[in-house]
Amino acid sequence: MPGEERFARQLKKGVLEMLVLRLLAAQPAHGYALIVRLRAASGGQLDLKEGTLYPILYRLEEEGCITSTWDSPDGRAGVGKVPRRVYTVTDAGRAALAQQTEIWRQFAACVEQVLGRDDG
Amino acid sequence: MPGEERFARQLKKGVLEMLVLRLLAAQPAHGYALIVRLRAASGGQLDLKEGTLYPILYRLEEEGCITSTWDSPDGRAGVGKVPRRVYTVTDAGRAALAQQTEIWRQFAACVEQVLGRDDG
DNA sequence: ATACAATACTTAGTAAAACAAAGTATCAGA
DNA sequence: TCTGATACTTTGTTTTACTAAGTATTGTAT
Repeated sequence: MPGEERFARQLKKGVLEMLVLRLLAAQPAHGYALIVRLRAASGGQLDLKEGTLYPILYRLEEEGCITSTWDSPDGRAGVGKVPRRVYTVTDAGRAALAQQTEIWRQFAACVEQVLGRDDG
Repeated sequence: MPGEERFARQLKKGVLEMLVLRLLAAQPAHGYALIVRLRAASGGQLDLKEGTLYPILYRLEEEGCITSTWDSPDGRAGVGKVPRRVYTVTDAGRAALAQQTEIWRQFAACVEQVLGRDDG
């Protein structure tokens, strides 16, 4: 089935933003680390490409859910190290996460309710 | 929060097609009836507009998941009655539904797994 | 009878998000 | 030296839900 791929992709819409927020709420991190952490946390099921993750981070920052600071592992910015942008969740971000988690759970329960019927 | 609306909308991506398939698998129906049935089955949470549902039906038919026949409640086509297009699930549609349900459940479990962590 | 709501289908255009693909650059190990 | 992992960016494509408008019939309340 080729439609399988397409279906799985659509399911992620909106959810990825929530999950990235969830990971950052646990611990600040830079983009690439988030890809690795999400892959690990999902048992390999969610393996984002950079072209997917970074736009999510830019969006979250623009919405005021996270903030970023350029960093370098040894404290010297841009000297012999790849510059990394470290993201931290804001209070607004934590509020959004709580709200989205609530909405997600309600939605998932609703879907199960419809799926689990024998009548229409 | 204005983003709440947007978030809830994104969650539906892909899922609506599966749910419509589920309703039709239980019993053939025409478009408008599906809107009413989905609203009832979801406790009012999923209230589709015609502009949302009908394109889903056209898509499902094009994919071979459902078939349609024009009908009239008293058997006389187009005579004194609003013509209705009745949809029925095909074998391919039932297979797609089973597969999508499996993928959805796996995905939902995966999301919960990431949400429910205290580490990253 | 007349207006209005509900039923029933259609279509054009918009917005949002995941992804593919390409590019840039550093660093570690074979 | 060359490859792969790390790290960030941007452009364009695809899919899907939704808005908004249109057409037409049926039933109900004024």
